[in-house]
Amino acid sequence: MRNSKITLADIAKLAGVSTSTVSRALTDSPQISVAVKQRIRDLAEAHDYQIHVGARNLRLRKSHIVAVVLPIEADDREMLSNPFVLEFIGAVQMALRQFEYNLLLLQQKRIDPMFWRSNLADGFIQLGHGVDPQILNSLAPDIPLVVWGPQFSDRCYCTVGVDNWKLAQQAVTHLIKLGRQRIGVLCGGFGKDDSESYLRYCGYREALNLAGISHDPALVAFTDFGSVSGYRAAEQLLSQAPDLDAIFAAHSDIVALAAIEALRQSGRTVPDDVAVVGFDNVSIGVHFGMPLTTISQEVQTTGAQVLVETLMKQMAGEVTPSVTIEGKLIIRRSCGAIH
Amino acid sequence: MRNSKITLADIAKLAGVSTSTVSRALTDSPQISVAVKQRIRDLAEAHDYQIHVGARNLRLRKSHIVAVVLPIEADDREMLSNPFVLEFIGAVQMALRQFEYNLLLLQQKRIDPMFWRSNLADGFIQLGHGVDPQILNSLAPDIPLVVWGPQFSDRCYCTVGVDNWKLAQQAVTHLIKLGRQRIGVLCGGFGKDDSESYLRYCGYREALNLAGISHDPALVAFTDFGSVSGYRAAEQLLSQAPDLDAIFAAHSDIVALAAIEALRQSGRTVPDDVAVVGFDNVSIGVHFGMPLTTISQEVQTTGAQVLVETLMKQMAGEVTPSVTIEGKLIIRRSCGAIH
DNA sequence: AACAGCTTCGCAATCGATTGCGTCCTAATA
DNA sequence: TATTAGGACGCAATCGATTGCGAAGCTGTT
Repeated sequence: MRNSKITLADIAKLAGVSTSTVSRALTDSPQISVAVKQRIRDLAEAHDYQIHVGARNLRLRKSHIVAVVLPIEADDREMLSNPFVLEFIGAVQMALRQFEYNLLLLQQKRIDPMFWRSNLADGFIQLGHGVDPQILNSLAPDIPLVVWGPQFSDRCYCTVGVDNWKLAQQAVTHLIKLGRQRIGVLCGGFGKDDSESYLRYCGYREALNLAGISHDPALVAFTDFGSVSGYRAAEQLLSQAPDLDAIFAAHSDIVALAAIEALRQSGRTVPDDVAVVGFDNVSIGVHFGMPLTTISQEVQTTGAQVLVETLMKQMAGEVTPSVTIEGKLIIRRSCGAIH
Repeated sequence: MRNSKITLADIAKLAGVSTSTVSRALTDSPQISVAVKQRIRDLAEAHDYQIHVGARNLRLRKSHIVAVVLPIEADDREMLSNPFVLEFIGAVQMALRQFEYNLLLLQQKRIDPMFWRSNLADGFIQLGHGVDPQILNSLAPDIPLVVWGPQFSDRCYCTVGVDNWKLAQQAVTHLIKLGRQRIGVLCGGFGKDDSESYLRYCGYREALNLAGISHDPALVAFTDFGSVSGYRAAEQLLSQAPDLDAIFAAHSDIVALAAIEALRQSGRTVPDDVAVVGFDNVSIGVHFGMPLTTISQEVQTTGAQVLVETLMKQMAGEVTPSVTIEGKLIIRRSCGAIH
């Protein structure tokens, strides 16, 4: 019976009351007597009545939907093969559920006016700063928006994310303490000196500086999130600096795993010859052959939770400051001590 | 100016016409003169007018949203660490875009009445048959619903998916043709003799039969989608049947990769000692160390497209038959010929 | 008995768009 | 000139819920 949509008015007719009364009864308004309230509820139950969310949304002027935007970068088709993204989406979804919000997945270059001006979504979460952060700058005053990523001084929108610089520094410092001296780094492209990748690179450089180790450009290679590119970058690193004794895959765990692959192909062992550290702590890295030392952004725990709570505050009208999530270094076998 | 929501009525006032006219002008109705039409459009453009999707949805009685349901199984937290799932979502999203539909991501045990009776979504796509297929059976007559997965005779809902049996048989036959005789198989749990996993197992058995190879229970082990479980299952397989010369990771590419890991740890080489075949053709499997021979469900190409087209037909009122997608065996290095 | 004060519920406007039908105006035809 | 056909647009109902305000009905007090 696809056509048998029961409305609130139908229930009202059945109960012999007005729609106002039914509406109030179902929302547990105090101005309805318990008797009537119960009768209406039973009736609604008996007829499998479900409220029409669209109609209520229109009246209440909100949709109870949060859009998660995955910005599609120019030539980047790997966004969707990044396990971190999936785990991120899952974590956000879980967090949203607590507030009875649903998740609309948007995969586009930038936030479409269509979406934010037609209250199809009450708020927006963007994963990363996207191709054109200036758009976010202009949108931020108008719509509830939180970006997952680092904060930059020239951005007026709210961000939630870890301190990439500090965590990277921490990871590299750990490698140095283990006795590693020739530490390679695999970065993503530096957008405009302000990408997450650049921050991590800075952390890498600082750790070296503090330890008095001089910087060698041969120890740097670039890659994107994926394993293909990661593997190639690792090979490049090995040819540029065959004597390296550690690799910090600053861009992702996938890159770290690809690097481990490349190291093995080259006849090196991990962690004895070369220690490897990744970034993101994706679940696939935990048990995939070599348990991976990595940096957790704590998305599953505090990250998504804070992200969503911040967005909720914005939707309630608050102006929210950016938040820095406490990430942490997780030490596993891929970076054992030198024997 | 968060409060400056411009409505159709505002545009009407500005243009000195009725809301009907504005509405018709913006939808390019033939009953409005070109002059007025153009004037209204310019006005709308100038004032950054965006239609209120919620209001239109209410009036037109549809939401232009399709819900994708990822059923959460009892103790399965690995759904979200399965790259296949992410790629599936991405592909569906792309296909939906062509029809100007958006994707609402639902992660729950089963389809909540709340969602399908309140036309928050016009249609549903479920990934797999879920924990309780009977619920789908009862829902199917009432709501547009397509399930990604194999079809079973006792299900009255519409499915789109590959012929798991045939493809598995094809893969194993290929291994046999390469000279492999002791072929292990890694399956998922058999739900009620009707899971995808069981079908693939049947294909495996049939291929052996046709080749006159007798079945050895020691060559079977069970696992879930993830790498942890996959690794363990592969180890188990190796201890049960140390002489195996091939592994068909029927459950997922991730399991296949984990198996390769396990094989290496045990000192075997791939593909020389043991050939490996996976399932799903996820992008991570293509270049991850050992290029993986695998079975593609063609989700990125025809799969999601047919899935969405089928759902669209249902939403248009058609009764759609289930569709079998042509999958294919993709041969890469992990299953080279014996030397 | 009359009036005040509650509790309980209905009326009708409202959210923002769509659309069947009616109306007005212009131009063509008899 | 009277009539009519048809093009262009407005009126008002409608989608399904929410809610301020007003109107009952009831109890209790003097």
